[in-house]
Amino acid sequence: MSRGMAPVEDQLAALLRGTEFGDEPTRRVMEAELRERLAEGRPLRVYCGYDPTAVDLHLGHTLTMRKLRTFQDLGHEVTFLIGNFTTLVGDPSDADRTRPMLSPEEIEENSRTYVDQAFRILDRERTIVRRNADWLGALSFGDVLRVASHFTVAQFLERDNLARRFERHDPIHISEFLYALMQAYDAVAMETDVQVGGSDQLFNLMAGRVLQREYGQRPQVAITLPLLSGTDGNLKMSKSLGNHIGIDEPPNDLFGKVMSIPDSSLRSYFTLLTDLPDVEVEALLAGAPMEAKKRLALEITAGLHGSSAAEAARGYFESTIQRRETPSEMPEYALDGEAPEGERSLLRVLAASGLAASSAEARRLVAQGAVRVNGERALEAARPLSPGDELRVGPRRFLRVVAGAGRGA
RNA sequence: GCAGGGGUGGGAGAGUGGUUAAUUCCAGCGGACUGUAAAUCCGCCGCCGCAAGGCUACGCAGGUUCGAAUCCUGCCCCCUGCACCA
Repeated sequence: MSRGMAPVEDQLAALLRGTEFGDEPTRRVMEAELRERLAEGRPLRVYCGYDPTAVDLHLGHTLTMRKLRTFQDLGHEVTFLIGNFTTLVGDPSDADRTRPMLSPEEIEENSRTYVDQAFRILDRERTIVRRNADWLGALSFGDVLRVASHFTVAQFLERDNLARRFERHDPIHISEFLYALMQAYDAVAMETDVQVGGSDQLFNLMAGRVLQREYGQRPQVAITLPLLSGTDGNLKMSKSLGNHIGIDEPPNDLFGKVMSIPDSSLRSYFTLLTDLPDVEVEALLAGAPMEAKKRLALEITAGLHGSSAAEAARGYFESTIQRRETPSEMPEYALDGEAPEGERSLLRVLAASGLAASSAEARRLVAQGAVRVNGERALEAARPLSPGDELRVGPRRFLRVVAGAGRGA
């Protein structure tokens, strides 16, 4: 593990890529401190905490994981921290709403999903997985008081969203203050050198520094990353906003969704989600947006599914979406060719196969000219189908009717 | 416990007895244009039904009424403040 490490400045450049600190002074301080520690030539203890609240991870979640991976590749010691204790309490720090508290079972379930998905990016062999309930759960109330005594209410009210809510006389729970303390204590408990997090976590990371100093430790270096914008290009990626690209999406969908981001997001996607060198990124951005985006989609897809799957996804995109060709592979639906026509109607098949969510929707789709049978626009919902027919709904939903028993599987 | 506010379709949020399957916005879907970009335009957007039409729906259960998301009764849940908890 202790082979020679890369030159400090090289490491620094890689580690600071894509980072975003609240302000310039903070960035300078963090950069200087990070340089100092890298110069010590030892593996740094790095971690990032994840709240096992959501089950579906999206590309936005991968930013910090990718940063951890960079640390790993440079020979540092990475801990994937599961905030199973914090989640038990509910995290109020983001946005202005309070998240629900989850049951221990749900948290466990989510944690497993998280770790599984995280290993698409992190090196399983070199990742330490820990849970903060192990130490937070062991604190006595007295311990908590001692931790709390190092902070003042004013420090919290410096925060934008808390200040805003205070002004509006909206409720602010004491537990919201404690939440930051818990995160801060994580840093103390693990005696970390570096903590990685989203820029919305900056306050919590800084709280870790405060507390470490109080406990006689050297304050950790905080590395924060911007929030990734969603497919709409404006709002941050989030499942509830419906603008997310899931980590678990099949290659074709992943590739396609990346292709749908606005041009204005290209640069940030490149720097945050790929390892392409800056010069190459600049060259791509100077060229045709379409080509740059395809390269982006290829890189991202390859990162999660491997390069051959990514190439295949590009091929699918180019032929099926761009050239409007019929893909060779498509889901199949078994239909008894001998059944009465009413049983074999386009409408029935659309609804029964799941191409349309309901027959009402199937009717709408047909009426709107969204459905093609063997390449011809079909406007009659009642028309019977036969084995061999190929359906296309909208640009990207396909179905091949095959001979089969009864009403199809 | 007391007081006040609130529970409406994926989300936000209108609507306080009758053209309300329910204004509007967001999201979503489809079509046109295109580069699955942006911008723009048009249409759709509870379920069943080829259709006519039917069914279900505004926290739950009843009631008043020709007619209720809208009025009454009971219940459940959420939020906030106060009190209690010495």
